[in-house]
Order: sequence, then C-alpha cells, then structure tokens
Amino acid sequence: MYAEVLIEYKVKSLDRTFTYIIPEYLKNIIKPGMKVTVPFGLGDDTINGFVTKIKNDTNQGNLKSIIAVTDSFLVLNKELLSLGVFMKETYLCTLISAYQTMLPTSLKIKDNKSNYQKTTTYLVKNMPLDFIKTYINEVKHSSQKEILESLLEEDRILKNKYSSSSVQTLLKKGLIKEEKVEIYRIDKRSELSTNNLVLSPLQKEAYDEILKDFGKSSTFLLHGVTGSGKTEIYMRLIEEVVRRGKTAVMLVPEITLTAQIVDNFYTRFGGDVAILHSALSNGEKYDEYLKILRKDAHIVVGTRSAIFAPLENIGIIIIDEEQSESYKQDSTPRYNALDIAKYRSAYNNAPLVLGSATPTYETYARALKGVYKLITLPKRINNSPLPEIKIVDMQKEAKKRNTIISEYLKNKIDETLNKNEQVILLLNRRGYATLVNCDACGHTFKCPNCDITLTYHKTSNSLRCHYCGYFISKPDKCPECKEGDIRDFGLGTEKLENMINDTFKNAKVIRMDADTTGKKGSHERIIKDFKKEKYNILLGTQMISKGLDFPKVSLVGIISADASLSIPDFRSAEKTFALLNQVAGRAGRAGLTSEVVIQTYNPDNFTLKMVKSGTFLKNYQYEMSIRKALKYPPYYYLVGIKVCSRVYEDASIESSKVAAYLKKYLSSETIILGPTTAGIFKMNNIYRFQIVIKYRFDEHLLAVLKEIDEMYINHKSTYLEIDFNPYSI
DNA sequence: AGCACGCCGACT
DNA sequence: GTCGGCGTGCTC
Repeated sequence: MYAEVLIEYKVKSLDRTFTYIIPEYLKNIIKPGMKVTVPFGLGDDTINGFVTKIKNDTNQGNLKSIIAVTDSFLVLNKELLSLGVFMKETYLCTLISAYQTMLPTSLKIKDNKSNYQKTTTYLVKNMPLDFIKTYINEVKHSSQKEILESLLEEDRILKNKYSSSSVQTLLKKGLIKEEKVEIYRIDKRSELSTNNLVLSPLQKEAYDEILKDFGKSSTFLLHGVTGSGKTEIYMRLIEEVVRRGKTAVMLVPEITLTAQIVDNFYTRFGGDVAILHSALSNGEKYDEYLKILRKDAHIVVGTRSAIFAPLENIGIIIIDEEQSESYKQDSTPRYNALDIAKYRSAYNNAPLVLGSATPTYETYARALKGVYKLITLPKRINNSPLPEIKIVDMQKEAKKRNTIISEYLKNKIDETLNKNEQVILLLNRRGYATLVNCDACGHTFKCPNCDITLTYHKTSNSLRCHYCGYFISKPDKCPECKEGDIRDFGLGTEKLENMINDTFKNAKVIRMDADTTGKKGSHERIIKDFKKEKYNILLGTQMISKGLDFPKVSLVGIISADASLSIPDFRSAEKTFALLNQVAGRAGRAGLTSEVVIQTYNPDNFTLKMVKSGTFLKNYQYEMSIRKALKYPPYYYLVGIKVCSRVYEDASIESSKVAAYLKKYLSSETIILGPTTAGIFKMNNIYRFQIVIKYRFDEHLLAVLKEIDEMYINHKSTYLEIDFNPYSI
C-alpha cells in the first residue's frame, strides 16, 4: 500500500503530493488526513506531512517509506481535506498553507517534541487496604499519616495538595503510586444554569423561519437593529440543533465580543462549548481542539479561524456581525470566513445565518435579490427606545476654540456623570498625536521602513510606526536643523484621555485601544471594570464599538466622525455608517433615556444624516447608485494584486509587465487599473505596486491569474500577493 | 525549504 | 593546482 503525502514546506514549487510506501505495521493505522513523518530530500532529513490519499498501486519506483504517524488521531477529516482543495483553487494559495491555517499551532508544529497534553497527578493506593491500615499506626510523621488516611476514604487524591517530601517517601516505599489524568485547561462543565428567557414574538418568528430550513443549506441574513436580541435567537437555534443530534459553529468578530458572549454560552451549554480565538494560549487551543475532535464539545464559538473547527455533522453555522472586516484574513491564504462557511453549509446541508445591524452591501444586495433569505428585526427587545442622535458642527465650535470637545458634548458629559450614568467616547485613532514636526524647519518624522509618518506616544515618549512597530524616543531638538522644538498636531486616544482627565476632574476614565490591551486578559479586565462601574468614562478606538452590553451607558460621544469618513476607500461611507451605528447602539440598552453626540466638520454629510435618522436602507440605496456608476462591488468583483520587491525598480517594472499581461489575456469587459503605488507604498522596506481588476464575468480570470502567479514562483526579487474580494483597496 | 552538483575567481 | 562563491535543479 502507498500513501500520497503533502509535505510541510510552504513553497509553491513543492505544493504537490509525494508517494511513500506504507510499512506493514502502519497499514491498519494510516488514514487520509493523518499527520506522518517521512524522509525527504537528499540528506537524512525528515519532515512532517499530511496523508491525502491511500492507494494500492503506483507506477513510480524507488520509493521511500513512511517513518511514523505523528499524531495518533485524525487531524483533518474528509470535509477539511476537500475544503483545502477548494481554498487552493479559490484563493490560489498552496494546499499546505490551507491545511496549516485550519489547525492550531500545536498541531502544525515542525518539531513535534513539545507535549501539549496537560495532566493532573493523583495519588492512589498501591497496597491492599488492610496493609495500609496497619501501616498507618507505625508512621510517625503526621503528614504521611494524613495522606494515607485520606486514601482510606477516597480512591484518589490530588498530589499537589500534600507535602512533596512525604509523597516521595511513600512512593519510594511502594505504598502509593501516581496516576496521571488528562485534563482540559478550560473546564466549564459545572457552569450550567437553566434559562427562562422568553423570546419576543419577532424573535420567535425569526427562530421558526430559520429552523424550518434545518437540514438545508440556505443562507439567511438576520438584519436586526442593535439590541434587537439576535444573540438569544442564535443560542436558541444552537440549543435546538444540538438537541437534534447535530453540532453548531458560531463566529464572532473579536475577543472583545467573545468575552461576554462566551460567558453566556457557558451558562447555557456548560462544557459542551469549545472556544477558539487568538488570545488563547497554544495549550488552551490544543485542548479546545481536542474537545471538538473527541466530540466532547458540540458547540464551537470563536473568531475567524474557528470556521475550520473539526466538527462533524454540522447543523447550523452562525456568523455574527457579518460585516466585520475581521472575517477576512489579510495574510495568505487570504480567505474570507463567509466563503468557508458557505462551503461547509453546503457540505453539511446546514443553514448559514449571517447576523448584522449593518450588513455589507454585497450581503444586503443578495438578500434583496432573494439569494439569501432576509429576516428583519426592526425593534429593540422590550421596546427600549433607540438613542437620540445629535450632530454637532465643529466648524462653529472651532470659532469658540473648542476643537476637540464641543460645548454641547461637554455639558452632556457633565449631566450624565451627575446622574451617575456612564459615558463612552469613540476616537478612531490611537497614540497621542498623529503628526509631529519641527517648529523651525518643518521636518516631519517618517518611518525608515515604511512610507508613513510616525505617531507620537506620550506615555512612552516615543515616535512609533503603526505598521512595522519601528520606534524611536522623541528627541528634544529637531535632528535636522538642531534648533527647532518638536511640536505635535492632531488628536489620538492618549491625548484625549489627558484632556478628559483635565476637564472632568472627578470622573474616572479608562482608555481601551491597541496600546492598553497588549497583555493577555487586559481586554476583559477593562470591560469588566467598566461594567462594574469602577469607571465613569470609557474612551477608545473602534475596539469599544462591538457588541458590548453596558446597561448604565446613556451617552456616547463620537469625537471625530470625519476621521472615518475621510479614509480614501470606496467603502468608507458604508464602514462609517456601520461603525457609528454600532457605537450608537451601545447607548440605552437597558431602557435609560440615552443620547449619541456626533462631532463633525461636515454636518451636511449624507451618511451622517442617515446615521442620525437610523435609516440603513436609504444610505444603502444612495451608496449603491455610486457603486454602480463607479463599477464597484457589489456590481463588480474586485481582485487586488500587489507586486512587491525590496528593489524599487523591480517592483515598478514587474508590475507593468503584470498589468500588460492581464490586459492581453483577460476579457475586454474586464477593467484593469494600475499599476499604481499601493496605499502604503513602502512597508517593512518592501516596495509595493498595486493593480486592481474589476470584473463581472470573466471565464479566464482564474486561469490567467494562476499563470501569472506561477511566473513569479521562482522570481529572484519580486513576489505577488493576490487578494480576491479585498475589503479595502 | 534545504541540499548537492557545477562551473568560474583568489588563495595556501 | 584547490577552496569556495551561489546559480540551477531536484526532492517520492
């Protein structure tokens, strides 16, 4: 018998299988999807790989044998094996990188020496009961006595509860022995509690409609305003699907969200839930993964990569906040969890539910066309009113010298604090100041590796690049003219925090952004503390906008709506609407009268007006007319190609060649833009040129891109990044 | 990716 | 004459 093995090197030139002989003793063990160790190459190197196929014959001679099975369990099931092939064809990635992204680090490691299994050691009797009873009387040390006496009452006791020297003595004498039991690091089997929430008529209707398609691979869009109780519908659906003997996956955008949702899941489903997200340690991920493989857990909640959970017999897939950019991976393989979800929904005949208050326009267009089934929840549960939204014209405020916080917002904050309620402030820019320059010669600070200006961080007194992490400490005098002082302009969360502290002396303020949430668990801590009302004001970047439920928040301030609107991206209006709508939704969830204040220099902006009136549909229609005219999604599909090189000339020349090739071989209906320099032209010392393809139907597209991709496999200096349906260009 | 083979420059 | 530069090609 022979096995086709896909080896672990992530190189396009090696992305094919090699045939190996299966040794006699492994014949009944090896199955497709298992990880094996094989000899590879000229030396006596060995490498890990996945068995993709087993066959009885081969026409190839001179074959080597499989050395060993690396992991005794099936790492990739049949579905995941075929999903990898789908990814390779859809995203033009290597098959091996597709499989690698499906697995937690612990299962894709190169050296498989590390043991991720966690055990607890127990002590058990190693002698007959009577013998131990008589022995106890002879023992002089009280701690040894204690151990033996406990063992008379219980079959096994925890080793680490007792003095280690006494344990050692008893072990040596052979009276007791150790017993290692494998444990899960996260164990929530005891958290179960019953739920007696009643679904509102609207929730029940949505629930029934989705459940009607149980066993079918339909896609639903659950379009519900913030606070309309989507989560409860998800949980009910999952409960029912599991009751019917199937499994369920639910994706959430980021850990911020998971913290609260996961708690809810634990109390509802206890240990039947496995969670998968990037903030878990490798060991925790390993455990959670094993829980799923062993079918100890039937429900998976997690971020993007959780869509690859090795569940079998999936009964429902739910993607909450489906518009979130976090579902798109921005490194190879550049997959979109929504595509993967559709594949798995079809494979398992399971409904896919996309939930959002502000779906992407692609999704919404499909729902309006009837490709997806549209379910709308227009009202909040228990009819809490949506917050009042007020737009403040900052141009008028600037005349009053209020460039950061308007008089209106300041008064509102005071009022809210006086009522003992909480405030959320959104500023979508981290750091202290966005621009630093010299007041004498005007010198600005740029990152030497990337083509962007550095951001000033006051706490660490440093200038930092938000792309590559480069930083220098802030010089006192300008390094160019050696005379001028360094001044800062613009506003980041750090400066805002200082200002708020100065203005509202009695308020306790907490900041949440990428800089304050670096450490594991700091995220959860900030959220918990704010919820417990240890703080009055929470300020931060978009991190604070997602799904969080703070009953005491009655005021939300958006410091600068323009920051988001002015991003040069065809989706900026769509994204701004989603972001502002979401933050606004944090207010008044528990029925408090609440208000949202949006500060802007463009009070007449259409999108902002739509946010104010809460009309998603109108903003959608308005934006769609623009998208149609400019040939953007959802009317056209996009492919972004980046041509990258450390050598500027190569990137420039090769990108022109690529564009010329595309123009020659793609349909004349297809639009090819560029090459132009990419948004961030130089990043980590790599020059990047960009080509954008806009197309509707182009039967040759995939084949042509494949050809181009292959042309650059062995190029000495230049490589390509091909991104299908990018979220931003 | 990693390693060997191979064909041209500056060294004991 | 040989040591070694990294270009090219192959790996079941």
